[in-house]
Amino acid sequence: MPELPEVETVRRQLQPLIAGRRITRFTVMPGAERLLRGRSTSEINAQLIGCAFTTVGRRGKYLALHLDNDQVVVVHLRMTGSLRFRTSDHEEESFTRAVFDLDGGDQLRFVDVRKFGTIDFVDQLSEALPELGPEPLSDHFTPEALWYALRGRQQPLKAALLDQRNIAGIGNIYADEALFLARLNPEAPAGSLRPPERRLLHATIRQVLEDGVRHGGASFRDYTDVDGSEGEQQYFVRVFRRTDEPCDECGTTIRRIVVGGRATHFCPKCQPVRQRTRMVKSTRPKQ
DNA sequence: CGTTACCTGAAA
DNA sequence: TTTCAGGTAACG
Repeated sequence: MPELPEVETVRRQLQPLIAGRRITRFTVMPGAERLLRGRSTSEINAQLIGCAFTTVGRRGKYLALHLDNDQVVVVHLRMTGSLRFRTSDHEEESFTRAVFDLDGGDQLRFVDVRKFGTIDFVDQLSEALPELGPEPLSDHFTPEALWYALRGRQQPLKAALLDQRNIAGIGNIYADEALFLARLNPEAPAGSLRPPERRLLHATIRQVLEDGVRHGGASFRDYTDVDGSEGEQQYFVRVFRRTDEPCDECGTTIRRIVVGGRATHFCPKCQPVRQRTRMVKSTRPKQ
């Protein structure tokens, strides 16, 4: 569920809440042992107890909770995960899967209906991360960097944006929104973009992600922030889950199709299938 | 490359 | 009852 803006919202909230707080215990609820990936609770507790959280970082959709012994707790929320910061006497949320008890009596809770989320305990952040493309809100993400990720690819644009190896952090909501604002058809081959289209898509990717962060993320279903509140970005989307509603720009009925196995929403008039979809380069240069 | 699996609940 | 879901990894 959570994409870059949702994860960034959690990061910003969590940092001041847990910085300096020591872990007194880590517990995994029955049925959620998968989270530990084969390690035992006692093994993890041996490493964690007495350590304090320092800073909270983010890479793509991954959260990195750094500890003062240089270990890192790496969290991925996948579809339905959320982190809650609560006092220990606060009623336990349904589907709580794991709990960090902190000194002073607060808790950091990992809540996840579908149990897809992951928590890794590593010495180096990189150990827990797969290959990831550039951070779209960083200075490294330029129109040239976008083109480097897309050039030579025959893959539909939508699928290319969702591939975390190309760009880190874009998910289903923001891919649809960025393509709508750039007036690009989600099925157009990624490698067919002309220079002006590349510049525009680069700008709209940044715009939708920044808007998402500014509105505290999008809560269509399960996403909530650290105290359980919803984001506001769902009120500002132009196409995502607006199937059969009129397009804001032209009134045409928004369509839903499946691209790369994911529901995809677009305006057929604003985002037409281009006639010239010839690839800019016929093959992807060997690295 | 597209499809399936991982889980579980909400909505159609 | 069936379909769908802010994600990814594994499959063919």
